[in-house]
Amino acid sequence: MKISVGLVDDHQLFLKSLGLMIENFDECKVAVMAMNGKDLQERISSNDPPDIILIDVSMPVMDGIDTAKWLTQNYPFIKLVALSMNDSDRIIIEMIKAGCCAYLLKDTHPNELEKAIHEIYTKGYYNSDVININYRRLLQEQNDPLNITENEKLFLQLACSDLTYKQIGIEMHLSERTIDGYRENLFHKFKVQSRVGLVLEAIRKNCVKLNP
Amino acid sequence: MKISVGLVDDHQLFLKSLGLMIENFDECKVAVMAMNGKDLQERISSNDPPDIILIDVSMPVMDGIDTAKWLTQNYPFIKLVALSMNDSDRIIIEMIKAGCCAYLLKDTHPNELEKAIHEIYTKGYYNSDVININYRRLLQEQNDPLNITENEKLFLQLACSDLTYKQIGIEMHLSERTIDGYRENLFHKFKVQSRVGLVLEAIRKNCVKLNP
DNA sequence: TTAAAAAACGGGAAAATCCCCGTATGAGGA
DNA sequence: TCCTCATACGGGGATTTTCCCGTTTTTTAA
Repeated sequence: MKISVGLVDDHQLFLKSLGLMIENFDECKVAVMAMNGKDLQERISSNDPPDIILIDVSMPVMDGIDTAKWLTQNYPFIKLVALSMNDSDRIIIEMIKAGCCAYLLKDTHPNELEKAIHEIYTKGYYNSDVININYRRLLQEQNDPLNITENEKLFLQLACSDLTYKQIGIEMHLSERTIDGYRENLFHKFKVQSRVGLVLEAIRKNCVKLNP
Repeated sequence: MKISVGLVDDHQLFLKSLGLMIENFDECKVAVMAMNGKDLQERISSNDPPDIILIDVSMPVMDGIDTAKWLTQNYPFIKLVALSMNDSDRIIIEMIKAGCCAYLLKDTHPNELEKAIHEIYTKGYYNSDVININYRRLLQEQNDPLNITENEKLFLQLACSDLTYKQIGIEMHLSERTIDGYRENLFHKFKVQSRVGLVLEAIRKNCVKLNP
């Protein structure tokens, strides 16, 4: 009996060719391929779910974290593997928290992928060496969470623009003083001392989305 | 005689599996695979170069643009295809300028890739519909270059920080007034009206590098 | 229910930003 | 040679940001 593998990735070329590669692994067969979490929900069959699902982190419609969470909820026996290009960011931790038992980079060697799938299937876990480097920093960030309010988050998004604080206040239907409070709180949380510093830090930490 | 294809991509999983897929295309064979431009320079054989090379845009060591330029210089008969995930940015134009005759997204369908390779081999070009949408804007940006001074560039980099203009002036050994002039010029060039707007636009246009 | 915590709000002031006004200097072209 | 243009610089003032000092209202917890 082969290991049944599922794939979720928004890049068709990668999805299809990775599927082809995994089909070529002796022990594996591809059970389901999906473009994103939403797509997976429709394609996954409840009476014959795959053993392992590889999930890309960054996807439109329904991203890796939400997909992993949904799978842990609805298919707790499926082993989840996060697949990503950027080893940076505490997104790794988010994915682990969402139920992934491994985190692989897209530039790992095919052999390592095969080994990882095998180990996860037999032992239930796999640790890639590459990741461990940043582990301490990641856990540290995790222990010291930013803890940003919903309103602060909205303010942060609006602060990443040409708008003045007064305009942001009007936009959020709040007094300029309240906005002032948000600013001050975020300055402390991000350890910065100017709006520019705040914006830069928010971008680095992926707290805001830049519209092109 | 099969079409000989070369691949350049820093993500091993993608590189290897895409290679596998292209080998499966009836008309194609994979002649060379490389992790980046530097790697390609060493692997490419001058007596039997491939017909077509697919180049990923974002790579470490030697990126897609430099790789394409080098290939157009040294192997002008090889057809180049840019391969990328983000259709945004005028990087597309840069790649075309560097000698690419097509620009494909990583989420195109395998069939379209096969079709593209075939058309490029027979006709010498291929136009994906997806790209044409932004063409006008891209060309317009190209016609209206930003034309940023060396000093303005340095100022821009320093403006992306917690530093005040006064501190930036000291850092650059220039008067605060002069800095003021740089600011004003860049505000016009970037069509913004605040330092935050300037910083955001500079990040969008890849004029500055964010240190993590 | 009541005390404590937090969120929202306000006045005021120093600092920084933004945007005018101008002058001086040096390089390059008519 | 003189003129233009780009660059560096300065004064000054309106606006915004930043950071104090508070009070009132709402939420939370005991």
